Amino acid sequence: MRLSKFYLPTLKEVPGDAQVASHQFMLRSGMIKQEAAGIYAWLPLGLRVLRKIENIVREEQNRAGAVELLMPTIQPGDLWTESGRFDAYGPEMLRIKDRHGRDMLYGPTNEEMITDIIRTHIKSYKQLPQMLYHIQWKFRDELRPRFGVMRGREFLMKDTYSFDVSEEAARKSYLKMFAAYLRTFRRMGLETVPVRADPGPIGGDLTHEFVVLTENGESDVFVHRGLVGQEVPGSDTDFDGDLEPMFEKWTAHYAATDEMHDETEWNAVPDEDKLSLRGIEVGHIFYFGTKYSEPLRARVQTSEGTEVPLQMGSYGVGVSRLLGALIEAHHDEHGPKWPISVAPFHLGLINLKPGHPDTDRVCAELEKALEAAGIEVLYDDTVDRAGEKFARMDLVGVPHQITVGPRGIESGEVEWKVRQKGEKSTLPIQDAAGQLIKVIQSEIDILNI
RNA sequence: CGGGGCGUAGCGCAGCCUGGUAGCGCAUCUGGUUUGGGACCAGAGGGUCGCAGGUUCGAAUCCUGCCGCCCCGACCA
Repeated sequence: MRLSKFYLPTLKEVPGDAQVASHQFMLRSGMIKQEAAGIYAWLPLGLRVLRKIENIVREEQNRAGAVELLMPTIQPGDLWTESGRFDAYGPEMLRIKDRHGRDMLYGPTNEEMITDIIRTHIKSYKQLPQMLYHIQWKFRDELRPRFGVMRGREFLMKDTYSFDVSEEAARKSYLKMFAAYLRTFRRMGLETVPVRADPGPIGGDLTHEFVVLTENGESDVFVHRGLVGQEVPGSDTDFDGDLEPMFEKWTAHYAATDEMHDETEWNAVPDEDKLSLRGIEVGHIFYFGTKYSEPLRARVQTSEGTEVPLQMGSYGVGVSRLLGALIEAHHDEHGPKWPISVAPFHLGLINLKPGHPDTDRVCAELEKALEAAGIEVLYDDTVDRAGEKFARMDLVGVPHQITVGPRGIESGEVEWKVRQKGEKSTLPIQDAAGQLIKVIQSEIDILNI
C-alpha cells in the first residue's frame, strides 16, 4: 500500500479528551474518529487491525466447532418481552419505535434471538449439540463511555451460543470455548488469565472472564502467579476430546476480579505468588442452563421421549475492545507495538528521497518482492521530511521498518528497524527482501500456534 | 444519574472577569531555501465563537434555557 494513496490522518498533538495511551494513539494514528460519546468511525488503518483480530477470533471459533451466522443489529421487542428482559435490561438498552409504533431495540446481546432461531428447528437431542456464533455490532447505552474503544457504546463483539441436551454436555461446550479463548488471545500476542467472574445480568453459575493483565486496566485483578505464562492448548487440540485436564490446569490457582474477590482464599496464597494488577476484560463465558430456554420454550425430546429445555451457554469476545487492550499491553512513548498477527502492516518501507530514480527503483523493487511473498507493506512514498516519516511510522506501529535513501544505496544497504526491540541494523540491498520475508514469516509462524 | 469542568479554524489553545465585530501554535496552500530522525523565511486560505432567546446602540464576552463533550463517583463486554 502506497501511503500517498492511503487515508492516514495522523495527529501530532494529543487530542484533549483522550486520557489513556490506547485512546490517544488510536486517534493520533488515524485509526478511529469519534462521532459521538462512545461511538467511533473506523478509519482505514483501524479497520485493518479490527479485521485481523476478527479473523483470528473467527478461525478459532471455527476450529472449536462453532458455526458462523449473522443476526441483525435491530431486534423486535417482542422476543425480549417473552424472556422478561425487555423491562429488566434497563436504560442501557437502546429502544426504538418503528413507523408503526412497534417496540424495537438495537441489540445489546443476542440470547433471545438465537434461542428463537434454534427453537424453530431443533426438536430432538439427536440434533444437538449446536454451537453458533456471529461477529456483530452491539449497542449498550453506557452511563459513561470512556477510554475510547475500550468502553464504547457501540462495539464489535463475537458472541457464541451453545445448546445442549444436558448439563454434562453443556459443560463440554463450555470447555471448548474456554480452550478456544486461550488460543484466540495468545495468537494476538496477548497474555490473558481466566478469572472467576460475576454472572451479571446474563446470569448463570459457571462463568469466567478472560482478562489481559496491564498496568492501567479497568478493574483490579487478583491472580496467583502460577496462572501466568502457561502453555495454551495447541492447534492439535481435539475439541471433541476430554478438555477437563486443560480446564483444571487453568483453574487450579486463585484468580478473581475485585467484585468476586475473596480475602480469605487470597490470604491462603503465598505472598510471593500473589499478583495484584489491573486488568482489561476481553472475553466472558457463561453457562446459564435454562434461563432463556424456559421462558422462550426452546425444548427438545430426549432419548427417553421426555421433553426438556435446552441447556445454554453464551461466550463473548470484545473484538473492538481488543484494539485498546492490545495497545495498552504493547506500546511505548512513540506509538503502538503491534504483534505481527494483528499489525495493520507487517512492514513499513520509507523512501527518504522520492523522485531520486535509484531510490524510487529500489523501493519499488522491495515493495514488489515483499508483497509477492504476502508481506503487507506500507510504503511511505511521500515527499515529507525524514523525521516526520519516522515519527508517523512509529505511530502506525509497524513491527518492521526499512529505510531506503541515496546514501544507503551507494553503500548497497538499507536500514532495518525492529519495533518490538527498538533495534536498528542494516541489510544488503540484494537480499534485503529475502531476509525480511524469512524473518517476518517466522514471526508469523511463532504466533500461529 | 449525583458532583465538577469544557464547547472559539482540521488539532491544541488564548481572548470572556472589565461588551466595541476574533487571535496564537501545529496542520493546509503558494514561492523560495533546505532535506539521513517531527526544518527555515516570506505570503495566503480557512471560523454562523455549540444552539436558541434575552439585555444593549453594539455580545465570543453579560443573563436564561437547551444541546454536546470530558473528568470523578455509581454501573458495565
